[in-house]
Parts: sequence; structure tokens; C-alpha cells
Amino acid sequence: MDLQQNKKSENTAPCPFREAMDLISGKWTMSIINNLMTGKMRFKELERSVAGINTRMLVKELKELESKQIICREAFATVPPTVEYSLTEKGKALRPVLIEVQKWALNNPLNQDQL
Amino acid sequence: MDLQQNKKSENTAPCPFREAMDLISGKWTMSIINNLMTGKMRFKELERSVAGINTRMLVKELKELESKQIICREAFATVPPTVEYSLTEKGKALRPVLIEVQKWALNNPLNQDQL
DNA sequence: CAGTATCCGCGCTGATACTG
DNA sequence: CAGTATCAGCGCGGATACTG
Repeated sequence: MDLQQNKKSENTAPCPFREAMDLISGKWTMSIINNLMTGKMRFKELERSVAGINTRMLVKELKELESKQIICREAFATVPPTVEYSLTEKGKALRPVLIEVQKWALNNPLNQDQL
Repeated sequence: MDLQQNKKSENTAPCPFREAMDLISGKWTMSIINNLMTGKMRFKELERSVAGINTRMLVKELKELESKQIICREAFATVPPTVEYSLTEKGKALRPVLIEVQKWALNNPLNQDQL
């Protein structure tokens, strides 16, 4: 696979791996996806689950993930409003990635104080 | 696994998954690692392989990866100097992650123009 | 509840020049 | 070749206030 070229707005077809990495590299992306692995969640629920994130960032991330068809947004015209987020099939397909990262993280601690 | 808390300089033990993701999220990290999967490489060789990167960034990334024991740096007192970088076992252990990301990238294209 | 709007710092990143 | 040093910008991301 060609890992090269990455120019955002070029007409050259970008490398799919780099595109995937760019997505995954989002500061909150994988935490959000990981939370959604357990099922549908509401906005506030996510905001509480993804510790450290704030409203603006969560909105931004969710929009990006929705635009890339990783998650699905369902709004209900209730009072007060209800919005539910869930993973699409494409999103669920990220589970093996999550799992491998977690496996690696557990088997290969990064703490320098363990040297 | 606890995906929460991530404070850089806190005394609370951070979540290993978040730590791993923070590492992986580096803009050039996975490209470098991926290149090193094929074997030892010299500095200039890497700089050429990782398209778009510049000296400063490569140096920075390599130092970080070395400090985290992902890669190994070997310097030889030749003229001109020779430095070889290679993956440690910890680095090689990232291969399944790479593979899963690549698999996902190929099976789940992100291009909007494919909708 | 589920967002939007605005302000703002600082850190990542790139470009360029220089060194042993 | 394998880096180091310095400068500049701009965009990410946090905090806060407001809205339907």
C-alpha cells in the first residue's frame, strides 16, 4: 500500500491508510467510537462518558464522524430535544482496530517509570 | 478498560488505551513505524520514505518513539555519520494494529465522492 | 437537552539556515 | 549524512456565555 501523499485538497487520490489514520488520529475520535461500541447514546451521555471533552469539541467530532458515515445521528422532536448517536456498520467495523490497540496497550506499557 | 482521564502531568495513573492512542495519533508516527516494518532504515532514507515530513519533524518523532522504546537508534562513528533506526519488539508488536487499520481503510473507503 | 457563538492562547508544524 | 537552531503562522482546542 502506498503510504505517501496526503495533500488535503489535491486531485491526486490520497492513500486510504493515511486517510484512515487521519480520522483515527482525532484527539477524541476513538474514545467516542469506543463508547458507542456499547450501543446508542445521547449527546449528554456521551459528553459525560468522554471525560475531558467539552460541548464544542464533542459537537465537532460528532459532525465529522457523521459526515464520514462512521456514526448515525437520530433526532427526536421531543421537549426537551432528544438526539441519539450510534455506530454505522462502517463504525462497528472499527472494533478490530480498537481491540488491537487495546491489546497492544496492555501488553506494551508506555510508562517510562517502568524502565 | 477505563477510557477516561488523560491529564498529562497528574499523579493519577492514566488509561493505557488513551496513552496508546495519543502515541498512535501522532501525525507521522504510524507512517514511520510502517516504513520501519520492512526493516532497519537510515535517517535520510526515512526522510525520503515518509513523504511530506521535514527534518525537524522526523527528528522529533524519532526521539519520541525512541524514548517510548518503540524504535531503536544505532549510531556509527563513520564519516559521514551513519544512524540506523529499527523497531523494537514493542514496535513490531504494533503490526496487528497497522494491519487492522489497513484492512478497515480498504473495506471502508472514506471518500465522500463515493456516496 | 442539544446544541451555537465568540474569544483567545499556545503549541504544533513548516520553512529556512546552519553545524559537526 | 544526521542532525540543531530559530522564527513565524494558524489552527486546534479550551473556556465561557447564550439559545430553541
